Amino acid sequence: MAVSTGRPERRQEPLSRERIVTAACELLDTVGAGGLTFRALAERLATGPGAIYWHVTGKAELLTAAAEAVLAEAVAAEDGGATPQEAVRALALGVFDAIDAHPWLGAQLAGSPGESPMLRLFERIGRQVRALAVPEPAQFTAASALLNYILGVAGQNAANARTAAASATGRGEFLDAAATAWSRLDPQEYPFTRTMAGRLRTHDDREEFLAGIDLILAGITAGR
Amino acid sequence: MAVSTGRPERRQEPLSRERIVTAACELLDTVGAGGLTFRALAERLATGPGAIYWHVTGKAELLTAAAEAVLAEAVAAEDGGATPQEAVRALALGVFDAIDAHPWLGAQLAGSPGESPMLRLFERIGRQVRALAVPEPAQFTAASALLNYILGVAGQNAANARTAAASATGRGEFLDAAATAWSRLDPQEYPFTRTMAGRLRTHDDREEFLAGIDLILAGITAGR
DNA sequence: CAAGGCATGGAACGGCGTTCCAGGCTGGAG
DNA sequence: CTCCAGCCTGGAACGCCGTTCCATGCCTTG
Repeated sequence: MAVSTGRPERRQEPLSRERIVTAACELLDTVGAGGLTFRALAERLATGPGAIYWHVTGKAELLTAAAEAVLAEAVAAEDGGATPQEAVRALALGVFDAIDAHPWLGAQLAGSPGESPMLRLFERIGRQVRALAVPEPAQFTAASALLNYILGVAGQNAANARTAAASATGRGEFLDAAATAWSRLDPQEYPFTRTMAGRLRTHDDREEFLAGIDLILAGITAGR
Repeated sequence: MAVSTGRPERRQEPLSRERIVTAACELLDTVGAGGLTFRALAERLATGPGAIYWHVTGKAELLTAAAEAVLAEAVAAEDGGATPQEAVRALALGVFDAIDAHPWLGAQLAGSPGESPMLRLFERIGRQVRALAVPEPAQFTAASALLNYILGVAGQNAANARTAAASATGRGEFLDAAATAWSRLDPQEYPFTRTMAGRLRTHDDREEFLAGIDLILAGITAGR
């Protein structure tokens, strides 16, 4: 450290759980999911690892708290006077965009128990399902299906982002390489996948995600 | 537990990629996802970590290979003369049961890129989507939606299994505790989730999963 | 002003994935 | 037969991780 010539620097703002979680989010956004380290976090906060443990029980809680902070923001928007379908789409898009902006969130949500961060999401989805006049016994199924679909896309997006980042190429080149691989598959063994190569290359993740939501919504309201 | 550390059986049999992957699967099934260690694997194979690296590039490849081995078996069954709907249900159930038998598989699939193990699954699903007479532009969307839903459930199941195992309680007690927590939520903030507590306690994971598949299938065929 | 506890941060521990390298083993050439 | 060059082995070592421990400050309270 710097030689202390004179009065010690003005003490920084004291450590707090909130400051730690904020720094963790910044680190996650900057360096990626694997870059969140107690040592790196301590350095960024100009402290040691031990001090962090005074405010946070461990890495799992840190990740959960970071996910909750980001997800809460994404789900905060009120569902105006729109139709339930539109409200679900808006909700899902909010989550999608949050994951797009913070790729680590996808992996965190896909692999976290149904505890803290996702309860709110489930609740918000469930209210719209109820507003769709789904009979009571099917509400749980419908809300769960929507949530599970969203989490599945979350995990895949996170995995893709990780792969693209690891190969140091942009998303475009990564998709292009995958599509080329698909188009060269054995026509006998992969007749369907092969013909989807073009669509894989040109598709829009966001639109495909929304189309899937619409598919499930259509299934929910189909029987009536 | 029984002390089963490295029996010095036929030492003649040479190390091979297949033997390593098999041992990795056994270790994953026995000790869980976090228990797969190059040191533990080396001990089980009566060798050192360095020898393993001669046949396998790293842990990621090991996990992918293990997942592929288990998933290939689950997806191997031929789809007989059933309807496309029934074929998709059978396919999905095969994956579900494989994850149920090998909980580590859920986390692995949910977080792996669309590469090796899941291409076959996508292909099989896609063929049935095509058999449903879905117009070409929508086939990619429909197959992706089904796959993403399956992967979402996979991730959640894996996370739940991990939580239940960590708390050293059975699935029943774990569910019961969660349901009780749901029933005690603030009625103002969680009106929907609260009323679903009973269903959470009594529901059948397998049936809920299938019901979600049926929802998506209904959405796929709804417009006609 | 003295005292005590909240908060701090550096050092250390055990374990991980991975790398390195000194050796056995084997099969073909001389 | 000998010899040697490669494949394969496996133990030791490296660097990093999450986590724990603890001596030490600071700041409030009496």
